[in-house]
Amino acid sequence: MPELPEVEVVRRGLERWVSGRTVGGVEVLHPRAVRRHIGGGSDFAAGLLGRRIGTARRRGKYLWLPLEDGGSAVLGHLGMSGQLLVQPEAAVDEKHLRIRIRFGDGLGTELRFVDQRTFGGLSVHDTTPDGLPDAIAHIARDPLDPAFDDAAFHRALRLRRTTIKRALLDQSLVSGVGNIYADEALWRAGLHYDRPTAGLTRARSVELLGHVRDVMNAALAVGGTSFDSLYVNVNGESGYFDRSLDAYGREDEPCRRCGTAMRRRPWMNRSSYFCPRCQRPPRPLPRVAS
DNA sequence: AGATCGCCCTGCTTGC
DNA sequence: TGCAAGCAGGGCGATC
Repeated sequence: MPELPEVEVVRRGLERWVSGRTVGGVEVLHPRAVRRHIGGGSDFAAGLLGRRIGTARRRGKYLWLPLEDGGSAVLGHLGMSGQLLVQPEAAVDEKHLRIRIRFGDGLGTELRFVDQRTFGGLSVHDTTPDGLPDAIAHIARDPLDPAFDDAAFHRALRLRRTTIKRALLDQSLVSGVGNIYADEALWRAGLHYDRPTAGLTRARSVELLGHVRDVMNAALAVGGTSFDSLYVNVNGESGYFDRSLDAYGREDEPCRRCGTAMRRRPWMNRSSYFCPRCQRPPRPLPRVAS
């Protein structure tokens, strides 16, 4: 379940092991892995062959490899279970290997996109003048981006007629926050997921952003979150952050702040974990009409 | 255009 | 034991 910190760990791995290398061959083993690429697998491969890869970049949960001398980039999203692995060429193929990228150097390693559930994928896109793939021009900056505008985020929250967790997961308002870190940040802020955004004070919005940043930085410091074997970083090394989670996945366990049993509620075909005492619902349950 | 919701996908877990 | 349902969930496109 890679979110921003995990994707950043992968970006750093790509920067170290892949940037500066020239593509020598591309193999697309599953069409769904390139479904966002207009033109399909063969066009994807043709667009990469012979190109030198620049410095890996990231915004929110998207990462991309600029292709030098051409105004385009390989855009990647890990989805639910995607991994980008740098493996020895001789290593046995992973069960869910979807794309293989070989290099024309003698380093003996290749880049592999492995993805069990196929929510993720790679695609080549033109880049805007500031180097952003055009396909993600609608994605907002993420909270760790130095240019993220806290005041603008607060104004946007006040204008929306929605609730706070929906807003946190809306990648056009702020990117990189998924279900796990949304619940973590809301727990830290003492905010219920159903709180309307329109009623938030500026101080509350900025405080919440601070908690989002704190929980992301804490995850980054230990190399990302890992809940099962699905998520490993670019070199196959698992991250560890699950022991530090205060809300997500802690149904019936005591709140680490007040001891009250944590609760799980079905929410948007997902789950929301919260403390019923620290995170009070925004309004009382509607009375039954008499 | 803002808000909502269904769908995509595989494997593990749970229940009968 | 076997099968079905439930669950995980980001992003996109359809709809109102």
